[in-house]
Amino acid sequence: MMRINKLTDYGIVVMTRIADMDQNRVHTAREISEDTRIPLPTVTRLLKTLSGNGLLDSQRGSQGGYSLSRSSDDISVADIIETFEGPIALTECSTNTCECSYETKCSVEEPWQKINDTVKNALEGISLNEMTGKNQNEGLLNLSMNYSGGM
Amino acid sequence: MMRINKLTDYGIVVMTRIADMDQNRVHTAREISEDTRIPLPTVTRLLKTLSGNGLLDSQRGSQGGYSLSRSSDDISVADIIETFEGPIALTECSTNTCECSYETKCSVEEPWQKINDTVKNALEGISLNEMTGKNQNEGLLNLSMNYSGGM
DNA sequence: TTTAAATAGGACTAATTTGGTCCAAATTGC
DNA sequence: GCAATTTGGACCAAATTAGTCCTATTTAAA
Repeated sequence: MMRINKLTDYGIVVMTRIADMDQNRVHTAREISEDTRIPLPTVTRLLKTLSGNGLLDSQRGSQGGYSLSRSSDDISVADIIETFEGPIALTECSTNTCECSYETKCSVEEPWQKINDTVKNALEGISLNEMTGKNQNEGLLNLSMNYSGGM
Repeated sequence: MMRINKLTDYGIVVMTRIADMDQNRVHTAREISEDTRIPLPTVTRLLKTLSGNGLLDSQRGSQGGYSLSRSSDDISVADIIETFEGPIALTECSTNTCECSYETKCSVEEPWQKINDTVKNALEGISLNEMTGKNQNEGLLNLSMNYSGGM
């Protein structure tokens, strides 16, 4: 049903959780697992992916753990989604390298590009900070501005 | 990569194709298959789904076939997507009946609602007519208005 | 009234993707 | 050195998706 993947969903939960935590120390996979109730092996994998893609900083060894690589204001929902799913593209035609197998497909390519940009802009307009419980019902107000600006 | 399903993609191709054709007669599955180069069995299934959901009218028997149930201006990309994938919802939390299995998930529910509405509005703002080759580069200009209005 | 051309409905299988787990290696602080 | 971590990658099971096929029904026309 045109869903983002479950792991991506979890990834957003995990990132949101970390953003909600004390920024002055790192957080272990175990801690985050217990906190979110997502099984440890899965959390480990999520964190690995997130740090591998630069959204989290990692510190190895004893007393190690993860922390946000930058302010939660500077991390967007789009960043997280792209970390897990690659470039935001609703159809194959939306990507640069379009290899349409069927004749007529490409006639719809250009409209799709626009649709896609719109979705992408929407997701880029939401910061991780706005996802946290800290500022319910206020952070999202600037969304509508992003739309028109984005096109 | 946050894709819509391949069949949905085909569905849009097929609908676009029909919209591009002569509206004064019906079109058979075979005709559309040859036209789009999508295999006949697959096209048949697409057409059945589309007519079952009211986007196409069907006429049985000899000389039968399919035609748009209403003007291509009154059919949106969202209509087609929902035909194949159900309600547009990026995460489970975006639907009415949210049964979050993990504790923190629901803290992100409200932002997701907004994100989802945005995507949905974007897709509802594109008519099938705008996807056809008839009016390249003009039909999509009113998109930005739909966004702000939709929120 | 028979036949051919269509759609309708559903079952079925194969292919692909996704979710989830696990293990061994490397790193770090105590 | 030891214990607590992350890193990297392999692996399998489950779920979803794509695609095909068969049979029944409807209709127009010969």
